[in-house]
Amino acid sequence: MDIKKAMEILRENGYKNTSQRKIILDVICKQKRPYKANEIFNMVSEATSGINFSTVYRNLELFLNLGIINKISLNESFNYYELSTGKHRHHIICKLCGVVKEIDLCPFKDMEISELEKLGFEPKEHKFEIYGICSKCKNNMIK
Amino acid sequence: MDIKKAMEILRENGYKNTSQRKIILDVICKQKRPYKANEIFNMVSEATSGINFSTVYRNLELFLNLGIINKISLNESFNYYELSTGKHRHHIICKLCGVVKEIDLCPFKDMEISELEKLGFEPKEHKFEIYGICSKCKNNMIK
DNA sequence: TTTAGTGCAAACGGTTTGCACCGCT
DNA sequence: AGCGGTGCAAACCGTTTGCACTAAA
Repeated sequence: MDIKKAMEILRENGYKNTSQRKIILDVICKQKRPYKANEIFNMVSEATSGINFSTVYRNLELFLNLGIINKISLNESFNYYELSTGKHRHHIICKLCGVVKEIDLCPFKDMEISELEKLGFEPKEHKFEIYGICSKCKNNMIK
Repeated sequence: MDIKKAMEILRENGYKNTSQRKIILDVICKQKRPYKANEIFNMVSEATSGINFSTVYRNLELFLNLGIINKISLNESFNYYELSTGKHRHHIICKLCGVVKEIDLCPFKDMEISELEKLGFEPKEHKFEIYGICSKCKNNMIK
């Protein structure tokens, strides 16, 4: 997923190509880790002026529905957003500095699916997150 | 963990043994699945009158700090609470009716831990949740 | 020109907090 | 008696919404 593809999805679905959307998408496409809504708002505000928080939220919601981005809820009172990559992702979260990083690991196996289906439960999605101490914080603790 | 053990933990840590705490603990000890704060509040209110939401929240927070209960945050704007069992737990959540159920399955393996440690990340806890359709909702769909 | 999108301000909903009173210990 | 706990009401904070104006198609 890149900004061109995202704009195409918007157009195909009859949504307008506004300057605000372009800037929000630009910020999201450049991100190296999942961002909070207010981080996205701040970065968007650096690029333009007068954009409103509700515009950011409304568009995050729209991008979410169109599958352009994913929403991640962790053990916190706010959500994170990241560019959709097709395959599902999992994250590690530092308990000290709060940084969120994507990992390749997925522990969900066919065996477990059949285990659940025995219970009559049909799994659709899953979430896997690991909380711990990142290398940066570990180094700071030693110093 | 049962109500006696919980009261003991409170006493040992110098907290008072109030009637409100007894009722909240009683509700939590009887629960068959994780409850939302407002579910706990409603059940507590049935048992007594005049109890305040802030008392429930303050005590949930306290019980959490003392390890009596666990807090579970899912993809929703509120949290769930369940009695602490020593071993960590995972959950399945129905995407239709929202019911939360505990499962025994844990997909986190030693192999994965060492994988993470290579990155310099020290895992402490993890979260694993499966979203899908429960048997009850599946049956309702067929009818 | 039409209709979706935006900015603004106010509302929302779960949670937290300040304060005076209450009731364990 | 002293101080932790409670009820109350208001604040908090991330998010959502109603409305009139703006701008993309």
